[in-house]
Amino acid sequence: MMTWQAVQSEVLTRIRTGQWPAGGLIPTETTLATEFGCARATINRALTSLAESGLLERRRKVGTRVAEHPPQQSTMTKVFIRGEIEARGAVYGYRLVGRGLAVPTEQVTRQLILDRGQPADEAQVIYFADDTPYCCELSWVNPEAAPDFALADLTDTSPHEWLSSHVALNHGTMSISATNTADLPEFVGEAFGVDPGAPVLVVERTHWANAVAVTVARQYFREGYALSSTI
Amino acid sequence: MMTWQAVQSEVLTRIRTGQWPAGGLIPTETTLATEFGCARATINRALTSLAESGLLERRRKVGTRVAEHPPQQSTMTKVFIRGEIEARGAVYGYRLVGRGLAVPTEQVTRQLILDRGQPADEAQVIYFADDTPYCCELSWVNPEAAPDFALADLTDTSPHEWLSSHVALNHGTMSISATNTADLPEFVGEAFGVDPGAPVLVVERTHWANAVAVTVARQYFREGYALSSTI
DNA sequence: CAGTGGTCTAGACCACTCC
DNA sequence: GAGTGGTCTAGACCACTGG
Repeated sequence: MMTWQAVQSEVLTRIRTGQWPAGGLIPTETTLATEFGCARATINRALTSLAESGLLERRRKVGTRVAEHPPQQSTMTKVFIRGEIEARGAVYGYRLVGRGLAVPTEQVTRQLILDRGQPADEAQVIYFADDTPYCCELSWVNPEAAPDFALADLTDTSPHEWLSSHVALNHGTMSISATNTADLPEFVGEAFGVDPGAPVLVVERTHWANAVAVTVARQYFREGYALSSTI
Repeated sequence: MMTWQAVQSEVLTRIRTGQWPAGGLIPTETTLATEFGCARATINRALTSLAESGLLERRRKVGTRVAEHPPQQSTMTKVFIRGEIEARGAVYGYRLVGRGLAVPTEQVTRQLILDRGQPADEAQVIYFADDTPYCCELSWVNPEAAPDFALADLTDTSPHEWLSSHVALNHGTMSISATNTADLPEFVGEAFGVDPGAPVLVVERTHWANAVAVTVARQYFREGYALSSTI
């Protein structure tokens, strides 16, 4: 009997060897089912899975094509900072260094879709690995999207942890850039120590709950830190 | 009739509303099939797909559990630099500024799994957006994995473009960090102009063809550049 | 209209793992 | 041993789309 994984593996081989060239049509499900001596559903299971990963393109009536340019996609399994620190074998530490209601920058106002001049909840926290500042985070929360946030106890729970258990954040964007110590919020510079030329990695995340922008968080990592992912 | 997408949607609703709490077991496939009035295979299709995305954890004999910490995963659809530049409406430019055979750094030697002191093909290129240097790239290629690379015409084709059409690169890793102008290879500093404190974003990619490490490429982006992705 | 993939079904057997 | 998910099958009908 042919399992769908075996079918998939054989298909991959034919693509790699060039027997089924990129851009070309491959045989129909029915044909392959006959050839491999299995049910069409089994072929379908194998091909659907490859199509989901982008290696094949399938269209009714047309057939299944080997993708010309399979998507170059990298996935970053970004766990919580806490997990990241503990995965390094370090002791996780966390401190809330400031919070309040403030009018955010114009950029954040746009990102949270607030009215001009409308205040948002702000929190400044530091994550430690073995008592050394590992990451500084400045986050803003849309008060209309999460009215209880202002009352949240953040002394032991990070803003993101609180939010993810109180609001169904279901999508978002992330942006990674480099800056240097001179351009940081004050509490970040203090935590990392004064060295005005040192490069800092900035990860900015915006999280949404359906059609509502809930939070923008900027995380700062000192020189030497690297975000990694697989391709 | 209940489609598997409808089942999936209903399952998601029950998770979001807390009817099926995180960490808890949900009913068995057979039970759900009866409740929803459809075949078990349909339930299986819906749940398998959710399990693949990490929202459910399934184990034989035990059952299906709502994941306590669904993976926070972001995907970066990293197209070729060329597409990235053109997507901004700029004119793509490319220049090969150097190449040769050289013994790489110890780190790269390890990444390409070379012997100590074994030379690798090296190429230095610059990508331009409207005649402004947009990205500098330093790449090394394992000469055993791609022996023809040394003969490749790179005057119009970037190393990565050449490789991806001559070698079946099928997985890899990526690492993003920040550095400053002081720590760059010489040609990068020249291209970006002298400003020793300016932060630079470094993206390092390693690409493999099956079990063979083929290439390591470091891309440098000047201050202001941001990599973005969706969560 | 006809050919292709997309999906549902009912039933069957297997694979794993807890008790 | 028994309960759960994992998979295969044969058949059916539907949905989309090119000629």
